[in-house]
Amino acid sequence: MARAFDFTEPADRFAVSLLGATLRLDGVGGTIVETEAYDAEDPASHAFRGPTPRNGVMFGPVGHAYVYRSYGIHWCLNLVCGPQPGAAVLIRALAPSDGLEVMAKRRGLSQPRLLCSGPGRLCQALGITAAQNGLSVTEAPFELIAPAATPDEVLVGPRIGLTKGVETPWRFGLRSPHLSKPFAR
DNA sequence: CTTTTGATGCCCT
DNA sequence: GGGCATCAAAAGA
Repeated sequence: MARAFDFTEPADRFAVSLLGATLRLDGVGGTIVETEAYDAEDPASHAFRGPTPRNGVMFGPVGHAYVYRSYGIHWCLNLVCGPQPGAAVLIRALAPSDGLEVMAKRRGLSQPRLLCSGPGRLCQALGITAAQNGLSVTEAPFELIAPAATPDEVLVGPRIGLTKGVETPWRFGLRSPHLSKPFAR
């Protein structure tokens, strides 16, 4: 029996603890293979400038989902965490395992490798929209299951697609074909 | 293989 | 009005 997550851990450590965990929405999902950490001190974070209507969930209870729209067309899923308000972990990629057909249909693609390898992709595959914003990730329709064992290899690197705080190496991943982008090492 | 580009919505200044 | 934690197709070399 996997022990519960400690959502009050700092974002970077929480991001690592999520690797290998299973995430599902309505029974559709897979294993988390890539995450990125953000906190209120981080110029790249939505929380950096304080609470707003858009990012309010990040300052709310820990263990809830913060969903926002990116580039007008994609959704991104974050899990609120940290000892202080304003921290969250962006889920960047899953290794899809449950509900493959549903995901393929929703994505309109057949390449399994592309089903969930990216923040916008996995949200489309799982059907995550603003309707899930603020929901607890540990209650239905979400399922969050801790990894059976600690991953033996954790990859670390700079975060992707940011214009600020690029030098902070807060991207974490497992060695997997489902990463949104390979790690340098 | 690499680079380019369009689609699109919302928050912040 | 600018800028953005994106994606995937298309075009060039």
